[in-house]
Amino acid sequence: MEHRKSIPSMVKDPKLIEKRRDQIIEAAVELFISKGFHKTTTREISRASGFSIGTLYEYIESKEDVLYLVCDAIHEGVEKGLKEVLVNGVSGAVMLKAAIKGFLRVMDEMQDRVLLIYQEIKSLPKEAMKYVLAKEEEITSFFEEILRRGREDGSLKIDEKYIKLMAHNIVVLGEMWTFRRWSLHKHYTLEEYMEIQTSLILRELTEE
Amino acid sequence: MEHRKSIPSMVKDPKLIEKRRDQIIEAAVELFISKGFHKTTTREISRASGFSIGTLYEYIESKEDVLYLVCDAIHEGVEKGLKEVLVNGVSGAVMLKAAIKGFLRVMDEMQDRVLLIYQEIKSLPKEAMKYVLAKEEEITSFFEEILRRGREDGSLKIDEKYIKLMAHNIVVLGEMWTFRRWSLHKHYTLEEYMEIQTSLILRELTEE
Amino acid sequence: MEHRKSIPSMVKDPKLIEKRRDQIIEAAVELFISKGFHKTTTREISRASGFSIGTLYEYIESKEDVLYLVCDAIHEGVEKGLKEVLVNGVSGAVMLKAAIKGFLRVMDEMQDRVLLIYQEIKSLPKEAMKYVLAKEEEITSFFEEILRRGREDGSLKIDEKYIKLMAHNIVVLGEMWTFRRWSLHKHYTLEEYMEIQTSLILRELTEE
Amino acid sequence: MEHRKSIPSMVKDPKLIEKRRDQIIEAAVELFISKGFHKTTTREISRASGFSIGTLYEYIESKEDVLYLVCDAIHEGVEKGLKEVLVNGVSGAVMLKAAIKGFLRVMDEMQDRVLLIYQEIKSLPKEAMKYVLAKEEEITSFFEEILRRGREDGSLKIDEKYIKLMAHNIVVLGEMWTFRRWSLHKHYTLEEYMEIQTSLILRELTEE
DNA sequence: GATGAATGAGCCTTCATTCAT
DNA sequence: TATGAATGAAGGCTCATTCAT
Repeated sequence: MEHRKSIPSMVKDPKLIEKRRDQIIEAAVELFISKGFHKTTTREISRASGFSIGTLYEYIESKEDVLYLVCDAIHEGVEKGLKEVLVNGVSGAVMLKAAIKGFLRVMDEMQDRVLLIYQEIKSLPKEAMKYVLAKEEEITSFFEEILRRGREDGSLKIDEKYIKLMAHNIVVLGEMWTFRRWSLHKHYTLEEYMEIQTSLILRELTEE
Repeated sequence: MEHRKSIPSMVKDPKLIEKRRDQIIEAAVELFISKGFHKTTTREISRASGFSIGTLYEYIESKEDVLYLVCDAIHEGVEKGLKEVLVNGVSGAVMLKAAIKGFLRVMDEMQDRVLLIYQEIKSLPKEAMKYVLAKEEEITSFFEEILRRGREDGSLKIDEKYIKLMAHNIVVLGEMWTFRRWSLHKHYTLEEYMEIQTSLILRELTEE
Repeated sequence: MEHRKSIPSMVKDPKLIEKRRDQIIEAAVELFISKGFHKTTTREISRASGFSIGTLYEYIESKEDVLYLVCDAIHEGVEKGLKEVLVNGVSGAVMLKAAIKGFLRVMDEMQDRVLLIYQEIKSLPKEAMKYVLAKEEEITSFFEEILRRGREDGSLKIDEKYIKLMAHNIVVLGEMWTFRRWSLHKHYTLEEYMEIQTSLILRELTEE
Repeated sequence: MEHRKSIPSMVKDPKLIEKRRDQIIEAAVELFISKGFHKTTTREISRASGFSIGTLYEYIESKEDVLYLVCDAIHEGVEKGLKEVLVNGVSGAVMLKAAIKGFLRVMDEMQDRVLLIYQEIKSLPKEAMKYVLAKEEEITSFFEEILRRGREDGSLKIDEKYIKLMAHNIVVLGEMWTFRRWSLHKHYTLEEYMEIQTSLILRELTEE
């Protein structure tokens, strides 16, 4: 697991750094969602953050750092949401079902943010992108582990070789609720969507 | 079905317009793939197209038009590829299997281009984006029709209500081969990927 | 009196040249009035003239030539209007009164065009501007001559030294009906304006 | 009376804004006078102002703003000049005479600038043009008031209805010293011009 | 630590003019 | 004669970043 890339700051006090960066993230998320990364200016970010452009640059080194901060925070949110839905002391199959439903709920709640990552990730500098993709991989491996556990306790039938792929499938089927919303939301409610996608996955893994 | 948005040109001869726009598309696709839309300049596009910046603007009205042209051409390519794999005179189930495999092959061949659409579609002006999403929907309905046919000939079991969703699933499972390639290609060959994804879909739809 | 500057043309037939240039003038006057010289493009001029940009350049050498053509044509119109109001066989004073009224009527009829000259004359190349100013001077000397005649027949009292200045005054007082119309037309009718300005001049020149 | 249109600036300090805009005006006036508004580039303006193009745009929003700034400053100059020549405690007739002479002197001193307004005013955006014309009207009403005062104290004979027109006449007769200088300056000295124009107006208003 | 004025490379786009057909 | 595709210099403007206060 890759560790978070640390962005240098001119400021010493770590508490202050965190506080200011939270302000930056909060402001930038909104801006990026509504106008996109490229059409948002650093001036706008600093203004929305509540301080001057000069101060902004005390806490980041480039505009792309803001994007990285934002992507990282969003992933953090997703992971937090995921961990909350984790039930223990049950079979892998039951755990998986809960995890998928929870994941879909998180995707729904964070649609704008998840979409943001999908759309702007490519604007990150190579190095930062790797960190963000690593985070994505982490989310995937969250499901990998559940799958593996189910395989071990016999509640799920899946070849070891395809565990990773199935985990990717689960994640993508969840994320598509955001990046295909222009069509999906017109035809299905979240409940319907959860129902059918969950059973699709589960049946594949438990049938007969 | 939405019709292609027509981009005004200063030039009268339609043959010439098509020829020049083909040059533009060819040049721009490469550039957008390697540097992204925002970091590609119009000057670069014109140079790579083989003519002057002035000439470029005889055939488009704005840089965004080039992006639209490119997205449209890529979708065209996908649709062409899809149509080629269509086998007739067989059951819906058989047809579906062939279509999925063909689609995945197309995704693999056109990965860079498909990825490009995923990443830059949001940079299109609202109107153009609608056209491009309509094209995406068309591709989805290509699978919808096969599913419906299978349902009618009894070879596929699926509720009418979920045909559209399943079609989306198929398309997304195909496209993820491009936008998750940073992980998938490390762990699976195209053959493996095709095999497992196809059977995942098919089993869901045929098991009794 | 300076002679009209002749603009070279690629075309031989003088009749054709005149015909085409008339088309150009007619089209350009409208465009210049509504958008101004700088904001009008040569393409627009050629289109409004009814032929291609290539053809336009067969009859002129530069965009500024069009402006010259237009200014010249407008002055021609003013002079023609002036000559029509000239009554003979009367005293200078009577003639002057008629000329002023006629001039004001012409200014009113041609306001847009006269204003155009005022606003765009400075965009002419030095040489062309001299010709146009010479035309303006010609119009002035039209009044000079009437004044001189009145002085000679005793119907007007004016020092020879100030004949030219008075002629300028008359012309400017007429032209201001166009370039100050944003205020004058709100407060006065043409009739009122004619009445008061004519009597202002006349009283100055006839009172004993 | 319309109030000055305020141009937004990225800079906060009002003192600095004023200082920089004064630099801009000073530089632009010279450039506009010698090359005209359209042929002057923003780069030239910034260079002549003593700072970079980026800085220029910290103080204006568009090139047209510079023109507005310039026109406004010129009018300011004219008004200042006018107010200086105002003598009090005398009859309207005496006051008028002094005002006309003063106005003509100002016109002579500021010929290039006054001419500039005449030639470039039409390049202003609609809104800005209204402000500038309002300033012109203000100058006119300066004379209106003197005329009205003269009428009231019995020193000038003029119908209320024609006060505005006469004021316009005075202003135009003054401004023509600039826009007809190509002829007037060849034939008359400023003294002669002042003498004859003043007496022309005065005689009309005081005779018999 | 915070501020915000200054910078200037660089971008998209326009348009007068040319010239091969 | 007429056409119109091609050209490319030039222009207005933006915006990430720096640095003196």
